[in-house]
Amino acid sequence: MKNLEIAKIFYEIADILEIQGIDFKPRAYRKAAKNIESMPQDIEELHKKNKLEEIPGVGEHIAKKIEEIIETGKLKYLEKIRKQVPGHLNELLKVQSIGPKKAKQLHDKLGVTTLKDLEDAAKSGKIRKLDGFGETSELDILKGIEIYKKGKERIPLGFALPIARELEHILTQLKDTSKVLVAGSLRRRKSTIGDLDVLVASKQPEKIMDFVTAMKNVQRVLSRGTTKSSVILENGIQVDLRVVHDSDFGAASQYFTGSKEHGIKTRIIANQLGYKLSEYGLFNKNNKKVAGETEEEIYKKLGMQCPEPELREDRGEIELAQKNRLPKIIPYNAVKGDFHVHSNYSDGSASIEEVAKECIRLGYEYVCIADHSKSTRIGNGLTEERLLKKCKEIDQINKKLKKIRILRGAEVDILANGELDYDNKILKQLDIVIIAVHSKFKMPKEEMTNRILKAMDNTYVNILAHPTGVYYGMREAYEIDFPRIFEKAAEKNICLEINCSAPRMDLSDINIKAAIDNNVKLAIGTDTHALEQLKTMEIGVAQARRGWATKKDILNTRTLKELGKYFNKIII
DNA sequence: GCCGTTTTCGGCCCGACTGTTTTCAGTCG
Repeated sequence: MKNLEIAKIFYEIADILEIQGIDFKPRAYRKAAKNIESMPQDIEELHKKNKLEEIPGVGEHIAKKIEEIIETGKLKYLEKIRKQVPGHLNELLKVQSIGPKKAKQLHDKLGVTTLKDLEDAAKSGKIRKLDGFGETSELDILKGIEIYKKGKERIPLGFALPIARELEHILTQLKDTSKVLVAGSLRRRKSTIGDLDVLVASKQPEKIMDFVTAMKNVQRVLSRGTTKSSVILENGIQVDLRVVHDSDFGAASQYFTGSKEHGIKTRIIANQLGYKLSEYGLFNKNNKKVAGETEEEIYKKLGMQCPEPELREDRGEIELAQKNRLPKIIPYNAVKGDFHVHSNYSDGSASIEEVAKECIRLGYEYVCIADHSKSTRIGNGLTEERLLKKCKEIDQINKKLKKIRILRGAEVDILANGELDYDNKILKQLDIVIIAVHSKFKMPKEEMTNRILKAMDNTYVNILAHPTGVYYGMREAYEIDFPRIFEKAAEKNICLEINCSAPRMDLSDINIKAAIDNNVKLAIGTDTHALEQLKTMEIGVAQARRGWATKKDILNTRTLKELGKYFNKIII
């Protein structure tokens, strides 16, 4: 958590410096902040080991500042520059259409220092009289404030993907489009999506603009140009559309897939090699295009492998690609089964047999039915008696359905004291034991960690489900001491789950990578409660890929036989 | 403020759209 706090401080410094009109430093602070918030190591640990300057973007000066924050809890430099910029001027930057220059002008001319001031000034018509502003920009500011207040929330990938696919489908049907790609963070399969970056190849860009800005589910058109438009859909999702020529599609894909940091770094590499890289292609010194139709040819000219979109975050993939040493991340079709499915014994809607048949259709070798244990009353948790009855039913269906193996599982509550919700007599009759926290989420870090570690000491445990408890729109992640959890998981051969039900997405990509670095294996579970959710497995694989997982890191790629060997259980 | 197959000093990604202007600065992604 300290990482996030420190990143937040550097973001604020960047904002303030930007308002002051200082060049380049804001970028330096933002870069450092970005790397600090997305690195798996605990920044206090790095500080103890004197390794702060090993963080990319952190040099002598920023390292000193980190040290001061960790040791004193505050930063004198921030306090100093805060005094130079009045009120909450940096908050104004969060309002669409307001950047550092306008924020400063609004303050200098109208004395605006807070969001409230800004709203009052706009409403009283004072802003339109300023140089460079007009009536339209005043209205834009009011709209911007409204949007900011509503909170432009990022939505989980699991909710965004179907929407993106539908839009992709609609655009593909148009006679004037030759290629369609939803790029941006959705293509990188980031766990949450801010907006949809849609790329279209067409010879008739105007027609595409007409079509998209006039779609019936468009609530508002933010901008409309000849090749680029932005709209907000009725569901609140912003769509940024860009139209290019067929011959530029690869360059545009590379450009708009990002991430921003990955893009900037590739453009710098292009410059170093004497090229210029933009969404229109890779150009040499004479402005002659040398690549652009495909992403692969661009990366090749830059002397590197083409990284899978899920890796493009500037987390070391560029350097490895240059050395031809990118990891072979798990392919989407490598999954042989699902470890976390609920049946109508607890709070799922489908019967065990229905689940099994759907899994056969998906080509799985096995599926683990893991219903809740007795303490999860809200999830209709199973008493010992019902669990044993369920196991019998599974045995019978297994005899009937030859094409799949249903594994007898349970999602067993980790009680507040770290004990499990079933005793060992029951647990040893199961093929797979999944444990999870479903109550008392607000424990302090140390207590929660000890609670989970105690549960992991049980010899029958195989998987720790949704390790941080994060739940979109309901609950933040509880804090746990990951290094200790990793150590225990590796020691006891317990997998951490990548729970890919849309509102969970737990573990995060960063913790997946950290787990792998600590020799911990991972198991993807869809946490299915209704049949159609089985298909969200691809989102779990996507998350694994973002965490640089290879086939061997992910339990779901193993055959049934390998699985039995791995857990040292005879799977009958 | 960071960084180095162009540099320990002097660079620091690239282009579309908008509004307010009569040619462009500011913002955004």
